[in-house]
Amino acid sequence: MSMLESEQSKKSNLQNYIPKKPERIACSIEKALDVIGGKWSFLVLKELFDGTKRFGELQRKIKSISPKSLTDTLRHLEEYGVLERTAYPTVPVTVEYKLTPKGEDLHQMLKEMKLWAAKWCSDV
Amino acid sequence: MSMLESEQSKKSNLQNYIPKKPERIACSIEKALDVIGGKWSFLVLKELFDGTKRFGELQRKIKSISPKSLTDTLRHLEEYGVLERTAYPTVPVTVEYKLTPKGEDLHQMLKEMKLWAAKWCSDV
DNA sequence: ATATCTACTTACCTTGAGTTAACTAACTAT
DNA sequence: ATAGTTAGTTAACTCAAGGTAAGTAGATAT
Repeated sequence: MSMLESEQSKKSNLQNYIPKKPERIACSIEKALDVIGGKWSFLVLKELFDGTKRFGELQRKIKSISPKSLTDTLRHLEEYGVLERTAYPTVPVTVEYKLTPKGEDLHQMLKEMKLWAAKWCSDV
Repeated sequence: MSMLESEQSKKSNLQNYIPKKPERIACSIEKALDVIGGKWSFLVLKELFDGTKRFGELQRKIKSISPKSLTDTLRHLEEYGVLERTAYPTVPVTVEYKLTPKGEDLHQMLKEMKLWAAKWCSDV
Protein backbone atom coordinates (compact mmCIF):
# COMPACT_ATOMS: atom_id res chain seq x y z
CA MET A 1 0.00 0.00 0.00
CA SER A 2 2.74 2.45 0.98
CA MET A 3 4.81 1.30 -1.97
CA LEU A 4 1.99 1.96 -4.33
CA GLU A 5 1.34 5.30 -2.73
CA SER A 6 4.81 6.63 -3.38
CA GLU A 7 4.65 5.61 -7.02
CA GLN A 8 1.24 7.17 -7.29
CA SER A 9 2.24 10.53 -5.93
CA LYS A 10 5.37 10.62 -8.06
CA LYS A 11 3.35 9.80 -11.12
CA SER A 12 0.58 12.31 -10.48
CA ASN A 13 3.19 14.95 -9.85
CA LEU A 14 4.84 14.34 -13.20
CA GLN A 15 1.68 13.96 -15.19
CA ASN A 16 -0.50 16.66 -13.76
CA TYR A 17 -0.84 18.37 -17.08
CA ILE A 18 -1.89 15.55 -19.33
CA PRO A 19 -5.57 15.87 -20.18
CA LYS A 20 -7.66 12.81 -19.56
CA LYS A 21 -8.15 10.68 -22.61
CA PRO A 22 -11.48 9.31 -23.75
CA GLU A 23 -10.24 5.75 -23.56
CA ARG A 24 -7.67 5.68 -26.32
CA ILE A 25 -9.73 5.11 -29.35
CA ALA A 26 -7.15 4.99 -32.12
CA CYS A 27 -8.30 8.29 -33.56
CA SER A 28 -6.02 10.96 -34.88
CA ILE A 29 -8.15 13.79 -33.55
CA GLU A 30 -7.79 12.48 -30.05
CA LYS A 31 -4.08 12.06 -30.43
CA ALA A 32 -3.82 15.68 -31.46
CA LEU A 33 -5.96 16.69 -28.48
CA ASP A 34 -3.67 14.82 -26.10
CA VAL A 35 -0.90 17.11 -27.24
CA ILE A 36 -2.60 20.44 -27.75
CA GLY A 37 -5.90 20.02 -25.91
CA GLY A 38 -4.93 21.74 -22.68
CA LYS A 39 -6.39 25.05 -21.59
CA TRP A 40 -3.28 27.05 -22.40
CA SER A 41 -1.57 25.10 -25.18
CA PHE A 42 -3.06 27.06 -28.05
CA LEU A 43 -2.23 30.38 -26.49
CA VAL A 44 1.37 29.40 -25.80
CA LEU A 45 1.74 28.03 -29.32
CA LYS A 46 0.27 31.19 -30.76
CA GLU A 47 2.93 33.25 -29.00
CA LEU A 48 5.73 31.00 -30.17
CA PHE A 49 4.68 31.27 -33.80
CA ASP A 50 5.88 34.85 -33.57
CA GLY A 51 9.31 33.52 -32.71
CA THR A 52 11.44 32.26 -29.83
CA LYS A 53 10.33 33.61 -26.48
CA ARG A 54 11.49 33.52 -22.88
CA PHE A 55 9.49 32.47 -19.85
CA GLY A 56 8.89 36.00 -18.64
CA GLU A 57 7.86 37.20 -22.07
CA LEU A 58 5.24 34.47 -22.31
CA GLN A 59 4.03 35.33 -18.84
CA ARG A 60 3.60 38.96 -19.80
CA LYS A 61 1.87 38.20 -23.10
CA ILE A 62 -0.55 35.68 -21.63
CA LYS A 63 -1.65 37.83 -18.75
CA SER A 64 -3.93 35.51 -16.83
CA ILE A 65 -1.61 32.50 -16.76
CA SER A 66 0.06 31.49 -13.50
CA PRO A 67 3.74 30.49 -13.46
CA LYS A 68 2.71 26.97 -12.55
CA SER A 69 0.33 26.62 -15.46
CA LEU A 70 2.91 28.09 -17.80
CA THR A 71 5.60 25.68 -16.60
CA ASP A 72 3.20 22.76 -16.80
CA THR A 73 2.11 23.68 -20.31
CA LEU A 74 5.66 24.20 -21.52
CA ARG A 75 6.82 20.89 -20.03
CA HIS A 76 3.88 19.08 -21.55
CA LEU A 77 4.50 20.53 -25.00
CA GLU A 78 8.21 19.81 -24.68
CA GLU A 79 7.49 16.23 -23.69
CA TYR A 80 5.47 15.78 -26.84
CA GLY A 81 8.19 17.31 -28.99
CA VAL A 82 6.26 20.39 -29.96
CA LEU A 83 8.73 22.85 -28.52
CA GLU A 84 12.31 22.99 -27.34
CA ARG A 85 13.69 24.45 -24.15
CA THR A 86 17.18 25.91 -24.06
CA ALA A 87 18.81 27.27 -20.92
CA TYR A 88 21.81 29.59 -21.13
CA PRO A 89 24.16 29.90 -18.14
CA THR A 90 23.89 33.66 -17.95
CA VAL A 91 23.06 35.43 -14.76
CA PRO A 92 20.25 35.49 -14.07
CA VAL A 93 19.58 32.38 -16.10
CA THR A 94 18.09 32.81 -19.55
CA VAL A 95 15.67 30.20 -20.87
CA GLU A 96 14.35 30.21 -24.39
CA TYR A 97 11.44 28.33 -25.85
CA LYS A 98 11.05 27.71 -29.54
CA LEU A 99 8.93 25.50 -31.71
CA THR A 100 10.30 22.30 -33.19
CA PRO A 101 9.38 21.32 -36.76
CA LYS A 102 6.51 19.33 -35.26
CA GLY A 103 5.33 22.47 -33.55
CA GLU A 104 5.85 24.70 -36.58
CA ASP A 105 3.74 22.28 -38.51
CA LEU A 106 0.72 23.21 -36.40
CA HIS A 107 0.71 26.55 -38.12
CA GLN A 108 -1.76 25.58 -40.82
CA MET A 109 -4.22 24.26 -38.25
CA LEU A 110 -4.02 27.32 -36.05
CA LYS A 111 -4.45 29.44 -39.14
CA GLU A 112 -7.65 27.62 -40.09
CA MET A 113 -8.89 28.02 -36.56
CA LYS A 114 -8.30 31.76 -36.66
CA LEU A 115 -9.97 32.04 -40.05
CA TRP A 116 -13.02 30.22 -38.79
CA ALA A 117 -13.26 32.37 -35.69
CA ALA A 118 -12.79 35.54 -37.71
CA LYS A 119 -15.59 34.49 -40.00
CA TRP A 120 -18.09 33.23 -37.46
CA CYS A 121 -17.27 34.64 -34.04
CA SER A 122 -16.59 38.25 -34.88
CA ASP A 123 -19.22 39.75 -32.59
CA VAL A 124 -21.15 36.88 -31.05
CA MET B 1 -29.34 33.07 1.08
CA SER B 2 -32.07 30.84 -0.27
CA MET B 3 -32.83 33.37 -2.99
CA LEU B 4 -29.25 33.39 -4.11
CA GLU B 5 -29.08 29.67 -3.89
CA SER B 6 -31.89 29.11 -6.35
CA GLU B 7 -30.32 31.46 -8.87
CA GLN B 8 -27.00 29.81 -8.36
CA SER B 9 -28.21 26.30 -8.98
CA LYS B 10 -30.18 27.39 -12.03
CA LYS B 11 -27.13 29.10 -13.44
CA SER B 12 -24.69 26.29 -12.80
CA ASN B 13 -27.16 23.91 -14.28
CA LEU B 14 -27.39 25.87 -17.50
CA GLN B 15 -23.74 26.68 -17.86
CA ASN B 16 -22.08 23.52 -16.72
CA TYR B 17 -20.59 22.84 -20.09
CA ILE B 18 -19.04 26.13 -20.97
CA PRO B 19 -15.28 25.94 -20.54
CA LYS B 20 -13.74 28.61 -18.41
CA LYS B 21 -12.31 31.47 -20.37
CA PRO B 22 -8.86 32.97 -19.80
CA GLU B 23 -10.32 36.40 -19.10
CA ARG B 24 -11.66 37.35 -22.50
CA ILE B 25 -8.66 38.59 -24.31
CA ALA B 26 -10.11 39.58 -27.67
CA CYS B 27 -8.36 36.75 -29.46
CA SER B 28 -9.88 34.65 -32.18
CA ILE B 29 -8.23 31.47 -31.01
CA GLU B 30 -9.88 31.81 -27.66
CA LYS B 31 -13.22 32.50 -29.22
CA ALA B 32 -12.90 29.32 -31.21
CA LEU B 33 -11.94 27.44 -28.07
CA ASP B 34 -15.01 28.70 -26.27
CA VAL B 35 -17.06 26.95 -28.90
CA ILE B 36 -15.13 23.79 -29.63
CA GLY B 37 -12.74 23.52 -26.70
CA GLY B 38 -14.70 21.02 -24.62
CA LYS B 39 -13.59 17.48 -24.05
CA TRP B 40 -16.10 15.95 -26.42
CA SER B 41 -16.79 18.68 -28.99
CA PHE B 42 -14.29 17.49 -31.56
CA LEU B 43 -15.47 13.92 -31.37
CA VAL B 44 -19.12 14.89 -31.78
CA LEU B 45 -18.27 17.17 -34.68
CA LYS B 46 -16.22 14.45 -36.31
CA GLU B 47 -19.24 12.14 -36.24
CA LEU B 48 -21.54 14.78 -37.67
CA PHE B 49 -19.23 15.45 -40.61
CA ASP B 50 -20.27 12.01 -41.80
CA GLY B 51 -23.87 13.26 -41.92
CA THR B 52 -26.94 13.82 -39.76
CA LYS B 53 -27.05 11.55 -36.74
CA ARG B 54 -29.45 10.75 -33.93
CA PHE B 55 -28.73 10.84 -30.20
CA GLY B 56 -28.47 7.10 -29.88
CA GLU B 57 -26.20 6.80 -32.88
CA LEU B 58 -23.80 9.31 -31.43
CA GLN B 59 -23.88 7.48 -28.13
CA ARG B 60 -22.99 4.22 -29.82
CA LYS B 61 -20.22 5.72 -31.94
CA ILE B 62 -18.58 7.62 -29.09
CA LYS B 63 -18.50 4.70 -26.72
CA SER B 64 -17.12 6.28 -23.59
CA ILE B 65 -19.45 9.28 -23.51
CA SER B 66 -22.21 9.46 -20.91
CA PRO B 67 -25.70 10.61 -21.91
CA LYS B 68 -25.27 13.72 -19.81
CA SER B 69 -22.01 14.70 -21.44
CA LEU B 70 -23.51 14.07 -24.84
CA THR B 71 -26.54 16.21 -24.05
CA ASP B 72 -24.36 18.95 -22.60
CA THR B 73 -22.04 18.95 -25.59
CA LEU B 74 -24.90 18.98 -28.09
CA ARG B 75 -26.66 21.81 -26.25
CA HIS B 76 -23.47 23.80 -26.08
CA LEU B 77 -22.72 23.39 -29.78
CA GLU B 78 -26.33 24.20 -30.61
CA GLU B 79 -26.19 27.35 -28.51
CA TYR B 80 -23.19 28.51 -30.49
CA GLY B 81 -24.89 27.77 -33.78
CA VAL B 82 -22.60 24.96 -34.79
CA LEU B 83 -25.30 22.34 -35.06
CA GLU B 84 -29.06 22.09 -35.33
CA ARG B 85 -31.42 19.91 -33.35
CA THR B 86 -34.63 18.69 -34.90
CA ALA B 87 -37.21 16.62 -33.04
CA TYR B 88 -39.83 14.66 -34.91
CA PRO B 89 -43.07 13.71 -33.13
CA THR B 90 -42.74 10.03 -33.91
CA VAL B 91 -43.04 7.42 -31.25
CA PRO B 92 -40.69 7.03 -29.64
CA VAL B 93 -39.47 10.50 -30.40
CA THR B 94 -36.83 10.92 -33.08
CA VAL B 95 -34.20 13.61 -32.69
CA GLU B 96 -31.70 14.48 -35.37
CA TYR B 97 -28.55 16.51 -35.15
CA LYS B 98 -26.88 18.07 -38.13
CA LEU B 99 -24.21 20.66 -38.72
CA THR B 100 -25.11 24.21 -39.65
CA PRO B 101 -23.01 26.08 -42.24
CA LYS B 102 -20.98 27.43 -39.33
CA GLY B 103 -20.36 23.87 -38.24
CA GLU B 104 -19.63 22.57 -41.73
CA ASP B 105 -17.09 25.30 -42.05
CA LEU B 106 -15.00 23.68 -39.32
CA HIS B 107 -14.19 20.93 -41.75
CA GLN B 108 -10.96 22.45 -43.01
CA MET B 109 -9.68 22.91 -39.49
CA LEU B 110 -10.50 19.39 -38.42
CA LYS B 111 -8.85 18.14 -41.60
CA GLU B 112 -5.64 19.99 -40.81
CA MET B 113 -5.73 18.59 -37.33
CA LYS B 114 -6.05 15.06 -38.65
CA LEU B 115 -3.24 15.62 -41.14
CA TRP B 116 -0.97 16.88 -38.42
CA ALA B 117 -1.76 13.96 -36.14
CA ALA B 118 -1.29 11.48 -38.99
CA LYS B 119 2.11 12.98 -39.73
CA TRP B 120 3.43 13.39 -36.19
CA CYS B 121 1.51 11.14 -33.82
CA SER B 122 1.37 7.92 -35.79
CA ASP B 123 3.11 5.74 -33.21
CA VAL B 124 4.21 7.98 -30.36
C1' DA C 1 23.90 42.46 4.56
C1' DT C 2 19.98 43.01 1.98
C1' DA C 3 17.60 43.53 -2.28
C1' DT C 4 16.85 42.24 -6.96
C1' DC C 5 16.59 39.40 -11.01
C1' DT C 6 14.82 35.14 -13.75
C1' DA C 7 12.90 30.96 -13.93
C1' DC C 8 11.13 28.26 -11.81
C1' DT C 9 9.30 24.55 -7.60
C1' DT C 10 6.42 23.10 -3.84
C1' DA C 11 2.47 22.55 -1.08
C1' DC C 12 -1.98 23.34 -0.47
C1' DC C 13 -6.54 24.25 -2.05
C1' DT C 14 -10.65 25.27 -5.07
C1' DT C 15 -13.64 24.40 -8.72
C1' DG C 16 -16.15 22.79 -12.24
C1' DA C 17 -16.09 19.41 -15.93
C1' DG C 18 -17.40 15.00 -16.27
C1' DT C 19 -19.15 10.38 -14.23
C1' DT C 20 -22.56 7.18 -12.32
C1' DA C 21 -26.81 5.55 -11.62
C1' DA C 22 -31.36 5.99 -11.25
C1' DC C 23 -35.40 8.07 -12.96
C1' DT C 24 -38.89 10.37 -16.45
C1' DA C 25 -42.11 11.23 -20.59
C1' DA C 26 -44.93 9.62 -23.96
C1' DC C 27 -46.40 6.26 -26.57
C1' DT C 28 -46.74 1.19 -28.44
C1' DA C 29 -46.81 -3.67 -28.39
C1' DT C 30 -47.92 -8.06 -26.02
C1' DA D 1 -50.62 -4.55 -16.58
C1' DT D 2 -46.03 -4.46 -17.75
C1' DA D 3 -42.26 -4.23 -20.67
C1' DG D 4 -39.81 -1.77 -24.20
C1' DT D 5 -38.50 2.25 -26.99
C1' DT D 6 -35.82 6.99 -27.51
C1' DA D 7 -34.07 10.86 -25.65
C1' DG D 8 -33.26 12.67 -22.39
C1' DT D 9 -33.18 14.71 -16.78
C1' DT D 10 -31.68 14.80 -11.97
C1' DA D 11 -28.94 14.36 -7.94
C1' DA D 12 -24.93 13.13 -5.83
C1' DC D 13 -20.36 12.51 -6.38
C1' DT D 14 -15.28 12.24 -8.05
C1' DC D 15 -11.14 13.92 -9.56
C1' DA D 16 -7.63 16.26 -11.73
C1' DA D 17 -6.72 20.65 -13.95
C1' DG D 18 -5.56 24.75 -12.60
C1' DG D 19 -5.08 28.65 -9.06
C1' DT D 20 -2.69 30.89 -5.00
C1' DA D 21 0.94 32.00 -2.39
C1' DA D 22 5.18 31.36 -0.75
C1' DG D 23 9.78 29.69 -1.28
C1' DT D 24 14.28 28.49 -3.93
C1' DA D 25 18.84 28.89 -6.63
C1' DG D 26 22.59 31.40 -7.94
C1' DA D 27 24.47 35.26 -9.02
C1' DT D 28 24.91 40.57 -9.17
C1' DA D 29 24.15 45.31 -7.63
C1' DT D 30 23.96 48.77 -3.77
